[in-house]
Amino acid sequence: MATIRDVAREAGVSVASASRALNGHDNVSTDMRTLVEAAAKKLNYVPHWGARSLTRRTADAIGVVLPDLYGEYFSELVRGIDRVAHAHGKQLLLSNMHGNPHEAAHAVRAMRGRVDGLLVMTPDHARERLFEALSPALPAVLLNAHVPTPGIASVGIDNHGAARTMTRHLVDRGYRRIAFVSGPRHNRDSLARLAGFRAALIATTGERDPIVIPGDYSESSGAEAARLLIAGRLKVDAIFCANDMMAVGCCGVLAEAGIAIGDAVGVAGFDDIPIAHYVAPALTTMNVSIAELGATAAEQLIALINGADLVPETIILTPQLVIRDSTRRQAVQPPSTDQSICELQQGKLS
Amino acid sequence: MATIRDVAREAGVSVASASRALNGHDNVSTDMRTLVEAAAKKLNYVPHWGARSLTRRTADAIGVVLPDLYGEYFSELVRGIDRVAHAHGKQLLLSNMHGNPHEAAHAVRAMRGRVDGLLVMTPDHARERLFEALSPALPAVLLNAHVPTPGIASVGIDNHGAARTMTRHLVDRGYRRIAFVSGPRHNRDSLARLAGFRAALIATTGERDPIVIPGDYSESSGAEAARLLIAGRLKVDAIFCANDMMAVGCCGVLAEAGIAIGDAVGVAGFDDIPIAHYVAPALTTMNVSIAELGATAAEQLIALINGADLVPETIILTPQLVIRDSTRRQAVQPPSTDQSICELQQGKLS
DNA sequence: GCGAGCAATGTAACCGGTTACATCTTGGCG
DNA sequence: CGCCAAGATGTAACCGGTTACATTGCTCGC
Repeated sequence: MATIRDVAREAGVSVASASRALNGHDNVSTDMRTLVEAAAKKLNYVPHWGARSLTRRTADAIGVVLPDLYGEYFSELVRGIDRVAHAHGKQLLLSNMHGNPHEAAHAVRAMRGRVDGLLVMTPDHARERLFEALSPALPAVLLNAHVPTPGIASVGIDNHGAARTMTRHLVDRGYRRIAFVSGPRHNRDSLARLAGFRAALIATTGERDPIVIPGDYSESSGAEAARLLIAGRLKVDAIFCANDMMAVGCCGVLAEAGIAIGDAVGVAGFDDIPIAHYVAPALTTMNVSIAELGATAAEQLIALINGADLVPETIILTPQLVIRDSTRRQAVQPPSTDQSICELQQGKLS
Repeated sequence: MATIRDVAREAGVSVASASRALNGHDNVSTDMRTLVEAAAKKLNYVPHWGARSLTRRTADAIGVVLPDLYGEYFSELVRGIDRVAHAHGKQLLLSNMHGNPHEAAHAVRAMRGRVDGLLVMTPDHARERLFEALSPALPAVLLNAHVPTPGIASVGIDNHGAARTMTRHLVDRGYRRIAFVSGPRHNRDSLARLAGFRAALIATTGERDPIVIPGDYSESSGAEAARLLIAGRLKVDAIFCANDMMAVGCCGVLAEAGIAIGDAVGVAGFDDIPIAHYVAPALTTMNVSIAELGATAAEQLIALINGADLVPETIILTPQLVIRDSTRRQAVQPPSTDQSICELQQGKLS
């Protein structure tokens, strides 16, 4: 590998001149610049990044530490982060902690000294270890941290407000007896969504004791919840699931039982995963712009890196209501040409 | 930030001893080790990675350059790569080229001098620029490179063989007049799949001039192809689409037209995207294990990094046939409890 | 008792860049 | 003509680690 000294020798100039020419300083003559650039090209010179970072005291990279995320969520998040990082000339150093929550602290340590800042998403129960590993000298932004931590910047989602929005939508559509299917018991997203649901019910219909069925975010737990509702002959005209996968499972059982989704029973989800488009009927849900979440966090991190004296902020994004057929109380509509297969079938069924 | 000299001073020893102690060399006394470790902990010392990489001549990272990938594909690929990289103590430096194919060369250049090796996936038309940027000194593995390039390792998929497998499956099921819906005109995956389809047809039914409808991998182009087949009253009893999205579009139009998918007309896709599970009827397709693709490429890259004299290989993975309801010529089955909503509805429809 | 041999530790050179400072050149102006 | 300012270029120190080699202090065997 050619070094800058090789380039300087090849061009017949000093290393300092070579360095200046290559870095576009302005006190270099035109001759010198062309000479050095030609030599660099000839030798296929690439600066050694380690050496540069040593003197420049910057890594030109940001570290991203994530739990085991699947599918759309991971890729959208990284896409959003990368867009911003790229715009600021930074590269992404990625670390997946592969299911082991204690890995987070290790990953953070491995990245220190190698990145200009950190973006960390971690399950709640791994927080303490993580905070030990985070150095106050290294800017960091937490993703989806539910408990705001003074002194640490974070970006999250307004679960409570979004659940209220959805609940109001259901009530507006005329659904009155709404059941909620929750996520894993200690999941903070789910808890906040449930709380928002309750608050909105009290504020609208006045209902203080709605039916809440425990789920675990899986498709099968959503199906189980629907079966429970049917078996118990509970009077319910809408089901609000804490995430989309459970809503999908729910719809499956309802359809099997011959219940008209949307008309007889409204079903709503949360997250707006891509499948929400494709199931029959298409699912009403809260759209969480994951790319925006990542981009916002990256923006804040870069601001923190550039102006070290900035006060770390907690930013909360608001999900958007996406109304689809699963909460539509209407007659059959004529199928239009660009609808997906499932939407068409729903028309036939109902 | 504390340096190793600070640690040495704190511990009252020389920098060399501190370095040796921290790196676990064996010619260090136990006292020395505990002393240095205590000092490092006290000062919250983290080695500066740039400095280390200067002397060690290793970056402990591999670069990943990808085109604009969405959803499952991206995350599975990265998951596979990361699993292997992590196991070998390497971190991932990610670069998305954001739709601009010429960015690839730039991304590669930005990573040189910063990583131990490169994993590159690039559209075919950006190949030349890429090869210019790739340095022979830096190990690299191409992902999904369709034209084997001597001297450059690559990992790809056997499109031709997989298309033959699928075609044979259709013929085995009794479908005889099979149409093919292709991807974008110059897409090499699609061309290889078409060639495999043709070859298998000749080998089985002897058909030498099957119907081929041009598509572009989009859902709507699949729908358009189906409309064309229906409008032209072409005698066809199966449609093999070059990817799953087109197959989904295709099914939508067929269902709308009241055609029993699976029975009257079989439909097959390629890729096994997650939605293939959820559409009605569930789609028969070729499963490409994307994580495995990434992991295999990473394995090869690391082998190349460790043993520099290794001969770069071209590895081809074989997709697996996944048989679902869209090619099932059977009577209605009783719905089972854990089937998805769409599968149930299909039962009702047919 | 003494030198060989070994283990532990220290000294300093080096990795490949950047940049403060010194030096040299040139041109303008009194 | 001489002096100074400004611009171009070279010299060398430095960033923070690693490690070859030198040095020190022991133990062991004859």
